[in-house]
Amino acid sequence: MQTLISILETKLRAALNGIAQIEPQVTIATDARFGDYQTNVAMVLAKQQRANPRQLATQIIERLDVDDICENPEIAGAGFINLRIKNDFLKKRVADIFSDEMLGVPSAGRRKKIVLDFSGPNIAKPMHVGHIRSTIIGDTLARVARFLGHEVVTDNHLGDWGTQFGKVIYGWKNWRDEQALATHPVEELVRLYKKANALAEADEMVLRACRDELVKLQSGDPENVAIWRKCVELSWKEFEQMYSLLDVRFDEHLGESAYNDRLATLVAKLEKSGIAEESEGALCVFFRDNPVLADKPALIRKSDGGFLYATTDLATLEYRMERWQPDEIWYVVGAPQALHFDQVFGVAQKMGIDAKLRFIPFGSILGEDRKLMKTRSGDNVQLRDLLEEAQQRALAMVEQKNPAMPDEEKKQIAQIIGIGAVKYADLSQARMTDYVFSWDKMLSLQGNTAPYLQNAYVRIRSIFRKLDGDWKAPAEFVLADPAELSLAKKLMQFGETVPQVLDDFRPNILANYLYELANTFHTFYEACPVLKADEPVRSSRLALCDLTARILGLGLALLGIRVPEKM
RNA sequence: GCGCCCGUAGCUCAACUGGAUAGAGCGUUGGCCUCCGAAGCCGAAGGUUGCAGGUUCAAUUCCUGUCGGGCGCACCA
Repeated sequence: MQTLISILETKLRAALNGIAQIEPQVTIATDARFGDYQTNVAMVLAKQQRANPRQLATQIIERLDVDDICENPEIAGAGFINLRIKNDFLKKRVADIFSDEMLGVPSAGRRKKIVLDFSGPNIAKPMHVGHIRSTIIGDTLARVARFLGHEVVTDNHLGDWGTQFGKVIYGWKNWRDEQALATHPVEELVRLYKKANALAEADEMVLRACRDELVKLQSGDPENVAIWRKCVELSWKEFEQMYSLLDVRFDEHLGESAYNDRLATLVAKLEKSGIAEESEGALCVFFRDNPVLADKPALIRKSDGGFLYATTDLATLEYRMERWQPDEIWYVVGAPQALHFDQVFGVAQKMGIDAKLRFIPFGSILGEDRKLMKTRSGDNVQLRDLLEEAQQRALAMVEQKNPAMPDEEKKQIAQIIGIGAVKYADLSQARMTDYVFSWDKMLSLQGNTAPYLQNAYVRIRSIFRKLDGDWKAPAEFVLADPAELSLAKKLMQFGETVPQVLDDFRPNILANYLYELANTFHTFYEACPVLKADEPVRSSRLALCDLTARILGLGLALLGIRVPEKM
């Protein structure tokens, strides 16, 4: 289904045909006084042609054929063209959206194949706050892209290969507790690592032993490889619990180790083709034509022959191109990695990789003290603990409101609210800004929060529970009350909002829209009785309620957030 | 030293990528439940968008400088 904005833009394009070559842009009006939609194309054009904008606007309006959609377009201010939607058109439009599977969201014009790299926790280490944003934002982008019709491969690039495994294996061989490994594998692996690390700092012999274990692992010693495999398997199993709780799924989870046997050949190829050159004993790729990166070469082989972070990422990239031939690859990784990705993408360009590579950075999560969020003891806050607390706090809310509800139902609802609150707090924030983590804020029923949106949904569902028997969608919507009108207009904007999320990877656009929708609905709900209204208003209002609930549900689903029927 | 990101109401955040009188929530404050969930709604107060220039019909948005904060910058990932 085409959005109204794109319909209007098409009409404008036709009106401009012969006047000028310009791509007209229509936006939702900033203020109801200026109508519903507006375009500043006359002003942009005036700039180009050094002409009078209001005169141009007049000229455009004369040729603009929107009689079936809008009242007479008005020229205002410096040369804005304001469009007011006709009531009849709005009724028809809402009816169309009501019966549209995608609720007014247009499918992507060109379907792309996208590899989406996000989450990327480290094996043998717990997932912590640092993984939240990547996981949640990445998952949302995958959901939105798929919904729009793109083909998405989600790939969890696990940190499963590194020097820490020397110590983990040493600890495994000496002190592992099988029972702990069965119940809390990652915790046990961390214990083994920490113990080995502490001992190695004090005892040269232990340090050497750990290094030996690492060398053996790297050279393919069967016993150590088997232990490492077990570590990966156990950690992944525990990660999967987290992902299941978060409702996040991956098509692939190829860790760094998956590319080990490609590193040497890749590096040899880069060296042979002259892309890489030796410098100070290491093999590097220089970017001499790029002023910013001129003194920041990408290192792909250490002077001792070992490979690096960038090497693995390049091998991964090469593999992804071979296996999936994607149009684009998206990396949802924290902002501090910007330089690294500049370098990797720079090398990729030299290698002739033609997929569009997008680095999607995000800001940090801060504690109440405005510093990186940590526990009191200075450790990273573990994801498991954080999600547990979210559910506990949500459970207390549910309990307070619905003391008589069965415990099992309370728990289910608390999970939906708690997890939803954590996700929404993240997604409703502009991607790049650091944000302060606050339980009270994210679980509040007031303001731009998941519980507020979920509550709007629940209130609507409550109406339908009260309804005896069936109801039928009206032949025609009745849009008379100002609250009905503004709700209908807001519902219409869903289809315009969802695709924007991918314009610059901004889930918060969708979050903000849903908040406005819930708000608009509440206003409608206060002003317009539904069940007590007479026909045909009653069916029309029921349909507005139903459509609102479906859009809230779908919108939240695109954010990876579920909705309860009661709360 | 260089680079990237960020400075918006007392606090936490928006602002549809250059548009009209910069918007929400919390907090402060005044109203609204014999009525579908008041976990809600309506209103008031609160701003030199860090600062100084520049570009233009129009700047929170772009450019330059500057101050403040965060994070990166050759063999960790």
